[in-house]
This record gives sequence, C-alpha cells and structure tokens, in this order.
Amino acid sequence: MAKEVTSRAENFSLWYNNLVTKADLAENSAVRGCMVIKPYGYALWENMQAALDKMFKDTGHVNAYFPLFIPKSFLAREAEHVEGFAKECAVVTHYRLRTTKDGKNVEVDPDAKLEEELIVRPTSETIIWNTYKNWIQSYRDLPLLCNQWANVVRWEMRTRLFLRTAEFLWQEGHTAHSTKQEAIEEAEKILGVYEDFARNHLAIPVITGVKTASERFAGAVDTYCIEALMQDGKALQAGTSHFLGQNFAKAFDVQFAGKDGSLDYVWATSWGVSTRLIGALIMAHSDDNGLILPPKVAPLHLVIVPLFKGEEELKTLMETCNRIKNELQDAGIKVKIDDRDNLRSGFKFAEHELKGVPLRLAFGPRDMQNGTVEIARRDTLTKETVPQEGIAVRVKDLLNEIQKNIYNKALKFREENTFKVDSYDDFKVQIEKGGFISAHWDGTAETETLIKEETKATIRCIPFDSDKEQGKCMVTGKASSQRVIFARSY
RNA sequence: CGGGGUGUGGCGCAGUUGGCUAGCGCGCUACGUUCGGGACGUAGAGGCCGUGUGUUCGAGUCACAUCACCCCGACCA
Repeated sequence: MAKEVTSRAENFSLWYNNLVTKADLAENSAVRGCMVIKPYGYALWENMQAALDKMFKDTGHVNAYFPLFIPKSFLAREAEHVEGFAKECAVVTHYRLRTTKDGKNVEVDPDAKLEEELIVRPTSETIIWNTYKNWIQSYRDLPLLCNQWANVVRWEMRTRLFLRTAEFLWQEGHTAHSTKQEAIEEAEKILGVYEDFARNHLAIPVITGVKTASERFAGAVDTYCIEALMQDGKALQAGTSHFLGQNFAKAFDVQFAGKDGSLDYVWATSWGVSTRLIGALIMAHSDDNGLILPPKVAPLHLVIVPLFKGEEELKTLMETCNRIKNELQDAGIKVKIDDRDNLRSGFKFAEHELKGVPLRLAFGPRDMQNGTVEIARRDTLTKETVPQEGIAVRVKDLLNEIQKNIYNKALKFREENTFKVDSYDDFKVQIEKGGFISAHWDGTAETETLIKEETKATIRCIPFDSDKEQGKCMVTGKASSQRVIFARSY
C-alpha cells in the first residue's frame, strides 16, 4: 500500500526532511532556529556554490575571507546600517568559562569580560570596509571585486527552516569602484548573474527590479532584487544586490587618489544569496511525491535500481548495471546503483522520488533478456523502456528536457498567478488568493504602509521590465508611471 | 513580547470519571516467505509519561509552578 500524502503542510516537512533538520540543541533556547544540513542537502548546496562561484569568477571576482567577529564600534559607524541590524545581533561578551564550585557544570568566568564586545557578523560590510581602507589608496587599486563564502547570524524573533534560520550560509560580494556609474553597473551585473543562475540552474523564473525605500537594505542607496513566486502563492526574495553609494566609504574613510591627484571616496556595492535559495528550490518545484530537483544542481542525476530476487539474480544483473553506470559516469552523469537487498524496489522508487532524483533507471531480468532498461522521469512521473545501447545520450537528453520542463512549469505557474489589478477592492480580494499582483502605486511610503497594514502585502519590487504605462494609484488615485509588484511574502 | 496549542520508546500518536503489568502504528534486530511501484509472518529490543512541588491509599491522568517546542502576530534574507 502506498502512503497517502494529502496536505501541503505535510509536504513542507516531507520536502525538507531529506535535506535538512532543525538543530536539536536540547534545553538551550538560545540557539533555537538553527538548522542541520544533511549530507544530501549539503551536496545540493555545494553544487549551487560551484555554479555561482564560477559565474562570479567569470565576471572578474575573487574570493577572500574576513573574520566572524566584528568589534561593536564598527557597527556604529554607518547610522542606517546599525539601525537595520542592531536588533538582531548575537554579541560575544566573554572569552572564558570556568567549572562551577560543585564541579558539575561550567559557567561564564566574570573575570574574562571583553573590553569591547564582539558582534557575530550579521553581514560583513563593516569589517570589510574597515579592511578595504588599508587596501585602497589609488585609482589603480580599483575596482576591488571580492566575494566571501561564509556563515552569518541574525537573531530573528521568529525563525523558519531554510527561509529564516538564526545562522545561515551565504556568499556576500563587496566591491569598490572609482565611479558611481561603475558601481551601479556592478550591482546590476550581479543581479543579472543571480537571475541567470535562478533561471538556468535552479529553474526558477524570477522578477528583477528595485526595492522601494522602505524595503531597502540598511545602508544602501538602492537595493536590486530577484523575487520568486512559491507554489503556495507567496513571494520569496531570492537574492539582493545593493548599490551602496559612498556611505560605507565615508563611514570607514576609504578615499582614493584619482589620476589628477584629487581625493574622493570610493563607490561600493554588496550582494548576496543564501541557503534560502534551497528553500526557494524546494517550494517552487516539489510535488506530493516529494522533491523535484533540477538536474543542473541535483546531487544525483540518476539512480540505477536492479530488480532482483536473491543474491544470485543480483549478481547476474550487476554486471550490466556497472557497465551502464560507468558509461553514464564517463558522460559526466552523477549516478548511483541502489543494490540494497533489504528493501523492495517499489520502496526504493518512492524514496528516490521523495529525494528528487531526476531520473531512475530500473533494470530487471526482463530487460536483461531484451537488452533494454526502463527510465522514469521524476518531473513527469512517466516511464519509457529504451535500448541499453546509446543510453548515455538518451539520459543526457532527458536531463536537459527535465531541466527545461521544470522551468517551464514554474514559469507557467507564475504567469497564471500574476494578476493585473486596478482597484483596491479587487486587490484585497486577489491578495487572499496569493500570487503576484501588478498594480499602480503613487510612490509614497504612506500608501505602501497602508496597504501593508490592511492586506499584509508588500511591494516586492519595482520591476525593471515593466511597461512604462501611465495609470492611477489604486489607493489614492494619484498619478503613477508604472506598475509595481505586490505580494504576501516570506 | 502578546494570542492559541503541544510535551508519553528513534518518529507519529492513543491513554476513559485518578486504579493495578503504560498501549498502538511506523522504524529497528533476527529468521523465514516475498521481490517489475511504498510486502508479510513469527520472535525480539527499546519508556523513571518534559521538569519540579503538591493533593491522594494510589498520579501519564488532578492542582500549582517551571522549562521547551509548534502555529499566529510584531521583526527580517
């Protein structure tokens, strides 16, 4: 009997469980909201990392690493920045423990108090700019294009597995430029990288645009973003790229000498994507049978399941299985043979579907006789029997098809769930049903706040590619020059 | 920090108006039969019922306290 899975809520844990668990940190409430990334989930992250890392390097960036700890005073330098992060910082106040008198426990040694507290980085702008100060003197030192792969900690009031954990992994790029124009171009270029990565690797269509002032990164002049739509109709901010102006350069006194000898503050960007992208991947594609992972980032492309009774039969099948495995591996396909003898094949099928392995190749005595194999697609759940000959080509084709199909499905979903709305009444009705809503807004923070308070919808972004159509704000009736994207979001 | 809910083997749960030896499903171990879509049988292992204090002849069950977790808000990638 097949297990029945009905509700979407059940699926969320169904989807996550293969990749990640909540950190089990016993009695300590302080670390709630951390996650353990299991090997399979981490392999997925590593694939995403590798692809992104290559894209960064192809656009002239290099990797570096900066400290986890940030002196408290650094955060105070940029007023808006500290305002934005102060409420969610973990602070190190002591550097030593000691055994309690009864010898049964440990406690903080009050004599080991730090003179200046250290902040566990919520993001690294401050410590990086403090370092850049020493790296930049002349226009010849620019542009400086660094990326860092790191963990960060944000003490959120409420956490949510993958989407908002207390600690998460990410990459953060921090660049310095000699002109405003060049910095803006950099921020835009990176947003393009993110969009490309989401589309071509994660198979997630995203809307690119700029954030409104109230949604902007603390300390940025402009925040560009990619916004994705999840299957439950909620929006997810999947990545951001910030034009920081000269804010951090001024805060950390980073000036450079130009060709003409004049001094000026450098122009900056910062940008990042995190393990939240894994959450996006899961929530954008998965179905009631479990995960659906795009081949480009899947830890495993194909599992070979030999169908056998008894050790003897397995032996006779394994020769062919190994041959196929080698052939596929030589073609660059990530493949595994599932020859566990304590599980029935049906169970294995279900398990690999749950884990989102794009292809499954079943091979039994019947195929042995016919010189065939059975290939099943995870995305469509369809099966076909094909000759063993030329299997690598067929598998490659299928992986490409799956990659495309997953994207097209997600794109179709987004298109079917994006609505143009012109009246606030319609808006209130539509927002309950989820999806992106494209509507006119008068450009004021007051209206934005009002809408948020009344409907819980936020402006996800002012999209780059929207028509510059004239219209009237759906709330105030004031003039608007383009539609913006509203949604409820994670 | 407000509002609601839950704590019982690894996981998911039941446990009556307090009652005797705390159950069930999944999973786990062993053996056997099975094996082309989540198998079955038999035999096992595994629990001071979140914690503390009380009420009682007797507490998983009642009271009070406390801790933790989940959901909904405020905050946020």
